[in-house]
Amino acid sequence: MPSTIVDVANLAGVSPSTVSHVVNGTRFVSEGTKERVLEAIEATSYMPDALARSIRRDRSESVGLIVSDAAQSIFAEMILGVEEEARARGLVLLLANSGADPAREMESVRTFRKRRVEGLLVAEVAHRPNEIAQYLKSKGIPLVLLDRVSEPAYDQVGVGTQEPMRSLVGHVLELGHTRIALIAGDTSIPTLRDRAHHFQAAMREAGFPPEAIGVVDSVPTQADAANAVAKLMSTAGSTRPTALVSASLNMTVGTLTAIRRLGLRVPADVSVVSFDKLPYDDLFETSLTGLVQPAFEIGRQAMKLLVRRLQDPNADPATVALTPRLVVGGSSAPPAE
Amino acid sequence: MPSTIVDVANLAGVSPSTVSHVVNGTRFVSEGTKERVLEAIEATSYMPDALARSIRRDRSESVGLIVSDAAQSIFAEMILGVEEEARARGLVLLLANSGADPAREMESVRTFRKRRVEGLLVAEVAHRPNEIAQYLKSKGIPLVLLDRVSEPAYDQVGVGTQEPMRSLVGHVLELGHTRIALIAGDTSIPTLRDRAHHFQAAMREAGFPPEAIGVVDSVPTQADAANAVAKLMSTAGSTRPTALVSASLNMTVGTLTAIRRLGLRVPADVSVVSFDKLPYDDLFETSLTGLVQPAFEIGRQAMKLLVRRLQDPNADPATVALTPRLVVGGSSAPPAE
DNA sequence: CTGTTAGCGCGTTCAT
DNA sequence: ATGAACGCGCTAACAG
Repeated sequence: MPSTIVDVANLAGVSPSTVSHVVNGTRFVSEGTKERVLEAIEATSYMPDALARSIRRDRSESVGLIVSDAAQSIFAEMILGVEEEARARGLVLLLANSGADPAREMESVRTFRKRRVEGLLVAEVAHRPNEIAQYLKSKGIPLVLLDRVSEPAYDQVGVGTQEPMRSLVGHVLELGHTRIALIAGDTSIPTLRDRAHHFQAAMREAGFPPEAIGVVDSVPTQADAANAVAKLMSTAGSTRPTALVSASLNMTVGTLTAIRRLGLRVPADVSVVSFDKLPYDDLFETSLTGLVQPAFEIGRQAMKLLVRRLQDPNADPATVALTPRLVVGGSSAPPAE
Repeated sequence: MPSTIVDVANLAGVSPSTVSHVVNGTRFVSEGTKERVLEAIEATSYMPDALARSIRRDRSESVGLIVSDAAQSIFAEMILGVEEEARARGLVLLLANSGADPAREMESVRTFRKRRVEGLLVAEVAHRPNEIAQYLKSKGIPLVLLDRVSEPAYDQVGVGTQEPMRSLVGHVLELGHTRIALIAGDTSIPTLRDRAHHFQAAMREAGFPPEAIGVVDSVPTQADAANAVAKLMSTAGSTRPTALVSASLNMTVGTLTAIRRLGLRVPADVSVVSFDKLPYDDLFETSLTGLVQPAFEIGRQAMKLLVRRLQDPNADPATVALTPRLVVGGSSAPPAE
């Protein structure tokens, strides 16, 4: 039912190729015929079929984005950044949510490939990119990692770790805390391993002996983190931390949940600072001290990186490390004692 | 570089049509040749080109989703619901963010049409659907509205208004409040008009005379709401509300912002209840009393509605009104006096 | 300055 | 039980 380029050509009394050239401005067409063509386009409300065009030009003008959890605010903002930049480049965005399931992720990769996406952006917390990366490389489809800075062999965009973690720890130290623990999550995940590493480094720089640096590892979920924090905060007074540093949004949620359940107060009983701020936390009396991720910008930059690679497939892999911003809220204060 | 159906056919020593039939199971192929074809597919790592297939079958197996702000948690969850259901149906999801800009929205509609999406889902706060709806109807492309129940002529999914608002107001009344104001937002928006309407109805039912029912209208943005609330709460003691009902997430943000700035305390100085809960608010000491939207389910149901319409284009328009859940938090308490 | 022709990769009659 | 041939809608040589 939609009108085709032939309909327009017939109506205008010209050949399809002329219509094509008018539409795409790809060769000179005399004013007279051009006008007749444009009228015919108007009359038939013709619109080029992007699929047919893609197949003919061998350019789909689409990119795929795979995230592990589109509902998490940080990913949601990244999606926004990707979308905006994609739109600006005239690229259509295909979205898939993997739920952090490698099988679903791979399935989406294949689906996207079938649709001939020109490139892929992947924001996946869990595993290393090798599996899909090799597949894509073998097919010649560019890949950009989001929320990552730990894989120098790939194009990737994320936030730096060292400086931000140093400023976060520095803030806690300046308040006078000496018993500080990191709720690290699962350090088999590269991003979290990095954060734990630089937490320890920052603590050592401040003169803490290694054995005095508390790191709660192997707590992949919010519930695990909550349990661990509950245990940690139930210990006797002299070993109980006075400040908790949480390494990710999930860890922050788990940490705060445990603290609420224990009936402890922030920051009176314990200070909490976070590598990832919660959305809207500053509306509450005890707003969070933590780092605000430039998530939108991560998305934008990643899309830019992808465009760059599409234009120059042989460019060296680039890592863009953005800087999160430390916001001091009410959740951190000097220790009580 | 990707291998085509012809490559496979040559390698297997059969015709392209046989390969096609093997791939699609669309007619009988003898065991022997079928096996050879499958081997050839494996060997050449052949994958059907979804674009070529779409153009040939006249079915793109894709749908478009347009939201006004993908970063807002409620929309983010809807996206998730849509994606999950789309994936389950083998449909690919094209996403666009309109930023509540009708021009951008229309542009996305056209882009999606060019890509031959089979249907469109639109979650747009601002205006009525007529403009794009007529366009799509004329093109025979199904449309489903998300986060709406106010347009019975369309397929739409959202939350009901009457019962939820009644329970919200009921909760405030039970606490003993008598000076209650609704922060309505912009009631030229159908959804918000509905909410204001049922707020007033619930108040009247409770015996309040119309002139005693406070509704703050014409405050489209968070900042507007904050200003209005600031003004409202600065009035003398006997007219100042003891409870605020906010009609949307934006209004809640504005309301809480103003309250913080004024140095007032929730719920000691004023109770706040919200039609939309904030994400993660229950991690804080003063968690919010309000309605939790089943946003994921809205997305899923909307996608199901779209599939239904694709199968039966002449079905009557359906409205699915889901029920939000009232969660009582610490932001509401009996009035102080 | 414009038209004719030949595919892009695939699904699908129509034959045999 | 399989193949040959055509066309989906479009762009890009290659004429002229």
